[in-house]
Amino acid sequence: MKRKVTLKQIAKELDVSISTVSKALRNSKEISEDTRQKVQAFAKLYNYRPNNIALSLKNRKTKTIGIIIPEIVHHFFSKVIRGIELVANKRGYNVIVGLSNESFDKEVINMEMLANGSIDGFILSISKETLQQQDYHHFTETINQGMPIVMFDRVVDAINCDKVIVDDLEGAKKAVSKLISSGCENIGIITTRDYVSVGKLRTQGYLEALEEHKMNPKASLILKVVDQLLSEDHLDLLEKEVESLFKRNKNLDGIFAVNELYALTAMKVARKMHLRIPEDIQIIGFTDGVLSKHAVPSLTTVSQHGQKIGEKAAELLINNLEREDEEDIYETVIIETELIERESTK
Amino acid sequence: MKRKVTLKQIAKELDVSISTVSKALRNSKEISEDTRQKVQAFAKLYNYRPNNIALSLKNRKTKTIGIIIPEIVHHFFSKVIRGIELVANKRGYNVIVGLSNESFDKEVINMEMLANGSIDGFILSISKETLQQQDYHHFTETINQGMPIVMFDRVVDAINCDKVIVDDLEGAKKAVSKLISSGCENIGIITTRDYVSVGKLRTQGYLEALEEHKMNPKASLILKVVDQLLSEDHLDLLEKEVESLFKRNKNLDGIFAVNELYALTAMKVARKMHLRIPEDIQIIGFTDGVLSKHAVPSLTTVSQHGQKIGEKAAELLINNLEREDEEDIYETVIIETELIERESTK
DNA sequence: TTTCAACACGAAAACGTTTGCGCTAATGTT
DNA sequence: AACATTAGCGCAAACGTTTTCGTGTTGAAA
Repeated sequence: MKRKVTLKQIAKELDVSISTVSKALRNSKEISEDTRQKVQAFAKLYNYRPNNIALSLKNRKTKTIGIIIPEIVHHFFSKVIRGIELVANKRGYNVIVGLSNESFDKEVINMEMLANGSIDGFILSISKETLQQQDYHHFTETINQGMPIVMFDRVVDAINCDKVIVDDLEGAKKAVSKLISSGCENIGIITTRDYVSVGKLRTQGYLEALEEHKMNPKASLILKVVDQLLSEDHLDLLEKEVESLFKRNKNLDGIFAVNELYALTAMKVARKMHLRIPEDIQIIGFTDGVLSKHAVPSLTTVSQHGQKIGEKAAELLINNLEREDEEDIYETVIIETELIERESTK
Repeated sequence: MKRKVTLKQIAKELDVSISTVSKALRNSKEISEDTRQKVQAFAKLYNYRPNNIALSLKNRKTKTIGIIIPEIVHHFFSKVIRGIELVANKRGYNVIVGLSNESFDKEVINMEMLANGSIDGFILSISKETLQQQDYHHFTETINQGMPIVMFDRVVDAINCDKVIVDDLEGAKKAVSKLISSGCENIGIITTRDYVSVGKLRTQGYLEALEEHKMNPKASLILKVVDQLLSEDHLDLLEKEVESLFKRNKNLDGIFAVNELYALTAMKVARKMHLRIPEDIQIIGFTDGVLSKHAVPSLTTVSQHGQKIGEKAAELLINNLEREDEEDIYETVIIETELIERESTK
């Protein structure tokens, strides 16, 4: 087992100084052709690679990006990671991930672990608990210490930083408008509580779309699911809630669901009540997941382009990191949504 | 914007030496109660945190684990990551991920990037291309340099290291036996080419199960899908292949598919051919994905316990890293599969 | 022969830590 | 009063780099 070889060892072996070795390897013209060759040959033979940690310490940058997301077993977030990794790697960066698991404490701890020199900047999506508590001190402190942050998807106005968001409002409007133009007259929405910004915006989009088409919103058509239901374990409860939505609106002919799971549950309930999709009721979901694609019938959905979000976030962060002048002009990039029409709508 | 404070700055501010500050913060009894208090108060005020990079360099360990997987937008792999992250964090480690994207070159590059000091050890699943080419020099070199590797899921005997695998053979046997005991007499298998070790093992399990029940395997019942088809973009081709399997076996009454997508495609084709599930044909998949759970009818499947695999892999790696004696006794842990019975079987 | 530039290399500092050891001054022991 | 002990602190090395500056040697020009 031969340990990694260092400059010092090469120097000793060749009976020159460390600096000479370093310079030879970097093709400095201070070094004679002769020794340069010798050193490079030796280095190649022993497969010398500069130690990243030492470089990080010296350069005071790690060429590593920290990602904090609420959950990784999630199609959207993993697509974002893929996007980040793609451009990060292309530009010579690594990515290190931390999971907040939707918990405020884990978010804080993870950020503290990484902020102490391990990374150059953050890309993150805020946990639900943090959004609820509205405690953002860990973000401001990080930024104050000169470590840039790019937020995506779940962002918050209070923090001044780069952001990449989906046009949730517009996406929801697209979806609902599509339902309307396909003949729906009683469109229900299955959404989350309002503190989840994306849920709120999508609900707002739903309302605006109705308004634009001179349709009156009805409270009975709006289902705000209590939160724990998103966790996969309470599918039966979710189903109950959706079922009551159907039952109190006998003439329901369209559903806009703010995520995949809600949409699928709506499909299941519709089937249970012997409603045909899309003939009797049309359904549109939100997110570009694998469930929508393979559902039967396949689900019309608003795609968020998760990978593109990740790519853009990484670009913003790296550009910021590599910018010479320290001008802190923050940008908010909006990634357009796209309505992918499949079989669940006419 | 106040930069991160260092020992040196505290020392200068308090007019003591760096060592005194360091010792005071670590509660060394070399330091008087007086100065200790003073230093700690100051450090707290300025929110001092030791620089991870400097510590890594000094201690020659980074407390970071490198993960290399072929793909992250994949339920199984993201569950594994979650498992790794869980125990890694609990034991004070971070995880840094690299995606090989099923490419040999990217696997090598990613490993080289991380192996130069950035991490203490690897947890990885081998890319398809690497398995095809059977070029494992980057693994042996890494191990030779004293950096431990734990492989999971897609492993290879040629490399001597810790491994965590699913009992693919036994899992497949369980599935096929279930089909047989539920009355199936003509069971088809949809699998991959043999160089993917897991595909090979699952096929073998299928054959062994048949044999145990004195049933003769028939070549026409075995469909080895050409490789590109796994990529989501060639669903139609995949469908065609599966369709021809159905057509050349009119009496088909059971399907064992080695992954979720194949199983779902089988369901789709069955429906197209007006076969009822599970009355006319029963289907079992492999993997603990979200598709199986939410399919209609929901899919009986062999769960691999991805998260548990990740947890175990992380434990093995960290135990190895923190072991005093340098005994290299490698372990191969087998994670039992579990047959989750749902609606697609009787 | 003297002078000077070019050449080839080494010493040392710096990045931020931790820690063994040595030094000083004060205290305690005969 | 002489000596030993100890408390309290600083020096310096080490981790592996890069880079600035200094220095000795060589060869050529004067």
